[in-house]
Formats: sequence, C-alpha cells, structure tokens
Amino acid sequence: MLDELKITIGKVLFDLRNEKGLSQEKLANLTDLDRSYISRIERGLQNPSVGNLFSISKALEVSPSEFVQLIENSLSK
Amino acid sequence: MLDELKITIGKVLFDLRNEKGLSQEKLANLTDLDRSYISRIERGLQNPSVGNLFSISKALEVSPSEFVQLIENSLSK
DNA sequence: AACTAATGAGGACTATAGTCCTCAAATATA
DNA sequence: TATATTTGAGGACTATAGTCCTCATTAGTT
Repeated sequence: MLDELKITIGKVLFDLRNEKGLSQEKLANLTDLDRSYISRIERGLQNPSVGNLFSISKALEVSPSEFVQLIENSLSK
Repeated sequence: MLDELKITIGKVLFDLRNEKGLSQEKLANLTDLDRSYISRIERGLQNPSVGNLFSISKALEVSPSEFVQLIENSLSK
C-alpha cells in the first residue's frame, strides 16, 4: 500500500525531471536536497514530506496539486 | 517558508475535518494514526509525509490533489 | 577506446516524523 | 452546576526521513 505509493511517486518524479532535462544533481541543487535522496525517491525507497513535495514541484515548474494528480492517475492504473 | 506551509496544512485539515463532523480521535482511528499527531498537524507543528497526506485525504473523503489544492489556495492568500 | 557525466547503491550519521501516555483546560450536553 | 467529549500540551521514546561521503556501474561524448 505504502510501497505502491512510494514506487508511484518515484515514477512520476523520474518522468517530470526528465521532461525538464534536469539531472538528479541539478534538481538536488535547485531544491537544496541531497542527490542520494532524490535518487532514493525515484527508486521508490522514500516517503517524502509534503514540504519536500512542494519544493520539488516548484523546481520542476509544476504545481504541487498537479504533481499529486499525476500520482493519483498513475496509482489507479 | 516551511513554517507557513505547516500552518496552512493545519488549517486546511482542521476545516475539512470539521466539515465532516469528525473528532480528532475518530480521524485518528480511521487513519490509524495517533490523535496527538493529528493535533500537532492542525497546530502547524508537523510536516506530514505524502503517505499520511493520502491516508488522511481518504478518511476525509477528498482526493489528495484536492487537499493539496486547498493548501495552495490558502497559501497564496 | 578513453574520458566524463549521471545514476545506483550502501554505510554511518543527524534530524525529525510519528507513537504512546498522561494531565489539564476548554467545550458541549444533561 | 455537574458530567462527558474534545482538544492542547508536553515528555519520553522508536521509526524513518534526510544528509554526507564514497565507490562502482552505466550511458553519453570525443
């Protein structure tokens, strides 16, 4: 249940980041988060906080609610 | 920055919970979270995980993206 | 083929999320 | 007014989020 959510969050982040042509390291700098942490989110190993969801969304130029919507859509499939 | 977000999350949760006529304790039971934790979120003392955002949303019968949208709207004001 | 950038992976660590318990104060209800 | 519900608050604790560092592997680039 939580595992599936984490995996889905990772997929959505991976896709959005690549659409923007950002490396994990560049995203880490933009968000002031650690690169290994970004990597772990994408691999479905982390359940990030809402705060970090907001800062990552900002760096990826998508609204947090859009980000979450993508997660919801991807979950139901 | 993060403080403002936490306070806003708390306000949104407080409003949604009361609209549903749920006590903190009932919400805690529905979500399998601790009542003191719910209380701390509402007081702006916690930065909850995305996983808990999803389970709280489910208990309040609102989609997680709607929940986040309410946070965004309330933030910009 | 050699070089560089990008990512996976993991260990050790610190910070904070989240639990459990208790008590007091506030709010509603009889 | 008395009683029951609800919530704030806080202390001590455990679990996990998030950092920092390093090394190996993969994918691009020349």
